[in-house]
Amino acid sequence: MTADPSAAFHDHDHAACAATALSRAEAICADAGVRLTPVRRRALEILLEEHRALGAYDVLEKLAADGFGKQPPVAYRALDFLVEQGLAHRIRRLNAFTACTTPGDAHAPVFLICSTCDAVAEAPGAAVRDALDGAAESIGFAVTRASVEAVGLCPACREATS
Amino acid sequence: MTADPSAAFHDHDHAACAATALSRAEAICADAGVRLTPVRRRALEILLEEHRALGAYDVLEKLAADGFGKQPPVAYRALDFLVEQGLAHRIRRLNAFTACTTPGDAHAPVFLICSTCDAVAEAPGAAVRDALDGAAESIGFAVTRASVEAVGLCPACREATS
DNA sequence: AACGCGCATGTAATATCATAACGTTCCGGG
DNA sequence: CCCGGAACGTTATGATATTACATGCGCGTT
Repeated sequence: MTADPSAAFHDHDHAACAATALSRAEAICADAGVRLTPVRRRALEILLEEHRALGAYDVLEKLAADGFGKQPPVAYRALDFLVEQGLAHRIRRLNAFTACTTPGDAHAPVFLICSTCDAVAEAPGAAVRDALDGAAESIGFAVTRASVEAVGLCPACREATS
Repeated sequence: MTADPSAAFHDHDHAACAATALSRAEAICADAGVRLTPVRRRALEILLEEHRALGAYDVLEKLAADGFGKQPPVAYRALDFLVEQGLAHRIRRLNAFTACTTPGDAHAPVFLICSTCDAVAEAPGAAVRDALDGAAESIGFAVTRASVEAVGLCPACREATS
């Protein structure tokens, strides 16, 4: 289920974790009537290899190594598609992308970025989103999209430092 | 006082608003024992001209027009200084910078970005920050820095659209 | 006064991230 | 079969950001 938002920071059965996300992605695309083509699928697999955010050019390099095109738009298009379908997220702070760990769930993701090991996790953001909506509403602002990105220390690195 | 966080979205006495921020900035720098040099001061003035976020190259252009250097580091250094001193903020979503409206106050800013008129306001973010800390702490993550950026419609544009 | 030091500034060059514009291919519906 | 749209590929360019190095200036020490 990959229900544990902190899995990114633990040892876990990552192969299973990635496989689950991938099959969920297939279902979601089928459902939405959009095509998870080979480049797109491969881009998602690449992002799923690690719980880190990868730059578009990192992804591009791997795609090119697999025989796909080697020009930036190849990567950006695949990544944009994934983001549109909610299968990946863009982490602006890092100019990078990461696979969504709970695709399909309606979610207002909060990203936790470890400054030491670069792992990225999605924390449940409902409470944060509520607080944000409240703050915005109090001055008459209507939020359509929000991004919350926090940099800090993950449990493992925290322990290692202490 | 510039105490109203939504001033950015209203008509207000902007000259006074900017002047206040500038004199606060002077006090803060004196206090911190750092120098608000001419480029830095001018960069801040430029950001204060509008409640919008400006790209580094926009600022650079204006600085150059005023006789300062014309290479990117000139702008980036001034802007980095302002951000370090809490006199300005970086809006990653826009790859841009905006003057802080309440410099000196300890604050966890939440940025509200109007998608129609591009105004940027800082909402009080204490509640959001608490929610974020709670979410992070529940999985053992220690937040050191966070950015919350929301895109949506400001009160004026909301009215205009309806 | 002369020196040495740190900081601020300036420049050139380059790295990194992202998009525009256009042609070709593939595939399903009419 | 043929058309039309979506996906993919390429070239070229634009936008954002940093590295590295040289110069000048203030200031405390000698």
